[in-house]
Amino acid sequence: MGEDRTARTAVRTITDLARLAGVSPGTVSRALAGKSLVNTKTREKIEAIAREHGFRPNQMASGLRRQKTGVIGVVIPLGHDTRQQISDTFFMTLLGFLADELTLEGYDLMLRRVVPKDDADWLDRFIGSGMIDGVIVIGQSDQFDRIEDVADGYGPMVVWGNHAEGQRHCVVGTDNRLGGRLAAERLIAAGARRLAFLGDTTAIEFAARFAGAQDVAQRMGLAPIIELPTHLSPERASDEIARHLDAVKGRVDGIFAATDTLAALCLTALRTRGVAVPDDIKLIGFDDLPVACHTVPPLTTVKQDIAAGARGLVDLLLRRLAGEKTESLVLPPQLVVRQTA
Amino acid sequence: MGEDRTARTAVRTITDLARLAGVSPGTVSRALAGKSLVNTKTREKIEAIAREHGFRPNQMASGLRRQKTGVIGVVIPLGHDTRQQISDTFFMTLLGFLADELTLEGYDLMLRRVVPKDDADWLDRFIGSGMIDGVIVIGQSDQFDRIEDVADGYGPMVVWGNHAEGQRHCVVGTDNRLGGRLAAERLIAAGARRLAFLGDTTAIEFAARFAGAQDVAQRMGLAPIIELPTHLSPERASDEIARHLDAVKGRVDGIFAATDTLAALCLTALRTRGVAVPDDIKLIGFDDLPVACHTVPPLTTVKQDIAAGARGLVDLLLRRLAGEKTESLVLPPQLVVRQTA
DNA sequence: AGGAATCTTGCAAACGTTTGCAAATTGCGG
DNA sequence: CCGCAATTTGCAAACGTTTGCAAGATTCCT
Repeated sequence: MGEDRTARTAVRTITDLARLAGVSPGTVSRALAGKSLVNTKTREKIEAIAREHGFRPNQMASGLRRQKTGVIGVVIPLGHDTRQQISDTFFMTLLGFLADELTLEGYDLMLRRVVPKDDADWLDRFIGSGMIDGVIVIGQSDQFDRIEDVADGYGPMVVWGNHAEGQRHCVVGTDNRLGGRLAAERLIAAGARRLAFLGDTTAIEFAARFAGAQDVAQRMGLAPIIELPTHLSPERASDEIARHLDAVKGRVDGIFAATDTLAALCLTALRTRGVAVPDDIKLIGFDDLPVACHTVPPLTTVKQDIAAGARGLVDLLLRRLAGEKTESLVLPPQLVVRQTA
Repeated sequence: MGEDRTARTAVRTITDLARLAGVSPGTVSRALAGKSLVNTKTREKIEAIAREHGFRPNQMASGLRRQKTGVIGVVIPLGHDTRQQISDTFFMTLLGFLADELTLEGYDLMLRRVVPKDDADWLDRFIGSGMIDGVIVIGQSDQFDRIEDVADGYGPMVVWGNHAEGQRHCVVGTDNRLGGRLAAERLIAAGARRLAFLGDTTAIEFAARFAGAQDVAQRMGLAPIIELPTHLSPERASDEIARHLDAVKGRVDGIFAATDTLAALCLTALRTRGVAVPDDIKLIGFDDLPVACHTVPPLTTVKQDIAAGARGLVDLLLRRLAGEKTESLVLPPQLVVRQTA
C-alpha cells in the first residue's frame, strides 16, 4: 500500500518544524540561516525535515523582525506622457538588466509605475511603505525637484537620468550633452548644415542632448537648431512628426532624433514623403536599440550602454545600503555610424 | 525666528502617532484603514497628524498580521535561451501592461527572473516566500510539468502561454494554432507553395503555431513545412538564419517566422542575399510588435492583443484570489496584412 | 430619570521570525 | 573528578500592525 506522501503534516511555520525536529524555534531559525552556532548534526536534521516538507521561512515575518526586506523598489515615474514609457523599449531593457543584476545580488525587485501628476506623494509613499530596502528611480521625468527633496533625508536611492552640476541625488546616466555633441558633429560631418531636433525638451535628458547639439551648431557658426517637440508614444508621435516635416520642408537637412524610436518613425515619415535618407536629409538617433538595425537604411545613432547602466545603478545602490556616500556615475555615449548619417 | 518644521518628532509607528493623538494604537489603525467604527472627529485629527508627519503604516507588519501582502508576483522563467527573453520585446510589453493593470487594482508587482535549470524549485520558492498573494507566470518555457504540479496545490496562479487540452493550470494566451493557420493561409494566398517555419518548436507556443501552419499545408496538399530551428536572441539567431537561408536556397518561397523579431532578422538576411520580398519569398511574422511597422517592407504578421492578454491575466488572477475556479482564456489572433506577404 | 440600543474606544493577543542573554551541555587539561 | 572554556540550546522579548472582545461613552425612547 503506497505510503505516498501521506499524512505529511503541513509545516508552515518555523515552530511546526521545530516541533517535528524536537528543538526550539530559535534553533531552527539559526540552522536555516546557516549560522555557525548550531551543531552540525542538528542542522542537518533540521535541513532534512525542511527539505522534505518544502518549508520556507516567511519573508514578511523575517523582514519585519530584521528590519530589512531583501527587496529593492524600482519605480518608473510617468511624466507628461502617461501612456508610453512603461512599454518604452529603452526603459524596459534597462529594467531587464536591473532584474538580472539584482537577482545576482540576492535582491528581489518590486516594480511600481506611478503618475506623479495624480499622486504627488509617489516617492515618499514607496519609500515609507517599509516594503523595500532601497529604491531605484528610472527616469527623472519632470520630477527633478521632488527627487532632490527626498534625497536629503533618504540614503539608499539611486536614479537613472541626467546629471546636473551640484545636484544632491545620486544619479547614473549617459553624458547626454556629450551624446548631443557627437550626434550634431556626425550630422555635420555627413554634410548637414540646417539642423533640427526631434523630441520634447522639457524632459531633462532630452534637453541636455539638445543643448549638446546646440553647442556644436554654435561653435560651427550654424543657424540655431530648430526644435520639433513630440510626444514619445508612437501613436501621437507619428502625426506630430508628419506635421513637423511638412512645416520645415526644405529648410532642414539634418535631423537629430531624441530617441531611436522617434528616429524610426521619422524615417518612415520621410520615406512616405519621398525624401531620400541620407541623401536629402541626414538622420541620427539615440540609444542604439535593436530597432536601429532593422530600419532601412539602418540607423546611425548614439549608443547608450544599458547593461553598464544597470550594473552601475545596482552597484551604487548596494554601496549606499552599506552606508557609503557615493558620487554620481556618468557613462560615455558612443557614436554608432550606420547608414542614415 | 522661523519655526520651520522643527522638532517634528519622528513618527514611524502607529504607536507614535497614537501617543501624539492621545488615543490607542488600535484606534489609529482603524482610522487610517477608513473603518466606519471610528468617530469622525477623531479620524480627522489622526489623519491630520499622519499627513503632517508623512506617516505610512508599515506594509510588512500589516501584511504579516493580515496574512496578505497586496503584492502579486510576476515570474519569467528563462528556459533554453537564458540570455534573451528578459529583454524580449514581447514579454517586456506584456509586463508593462501587467504593471498598469495591477496598479489599477491596487496591487504591487514583484518581478522575478529565474533560471529553472539552475533552480528546480523556482516556483515553490516564490510562492512559499510569503511575500506574494498570487503569481503570474509569463511563459511556460519548458516548465509545463512543474507548473502543472504546482497548480494542483496552489490556487492563485495564472500563466501566460499555450492552452493544451485537459491541462490543469489556468492559462491566458493566444490561440497559437489558429494563428499558425492564419499565417500559412496568408502565405499561400500570396502565392507561396513551399513553406518553411523559422523558430524553435521545443517551445510549446511555437510548436502550436507550427502545427497550425502544418494543418493548412496538409489540407492544401502542399509539401510538409520545413523546420528551421533558431534561438531567440538576435546575436545567435542572425547566424542561424543566415545558415538556414543558404541551406534551403531556392527550395522555399514562403517563410513563417515564429516571431516578429525573427522575421525582422530574416528580412535583413534576405536583403543582403538579394532575395526580393515578397516577390521571391513571402514572409510573415507573429506578435505585431512595433518593429513590424518599421521594417522595409513593413511586415505582414499575426497580431497578439497584448493589452487584452494582460487584462485577462489580472482579471482571472483576482477572481482566483477571491476563491473562484476559473477557466483558461484563449484569445483570438488577428491577421495584419502589410507588405511582406 | 431609567434603561436599552448604539457608537467609540482600549486592551491584548495574535501574525512568524530573529536574537540577546543565560542556562545547559560538552570537552579538556590537570 | 573538578574547574574552566567553548559549544549548543532554549527562553522570551522584540518587529509594527490588525482585530475580537468587552468596557465606556452617548444617544434615544418611554
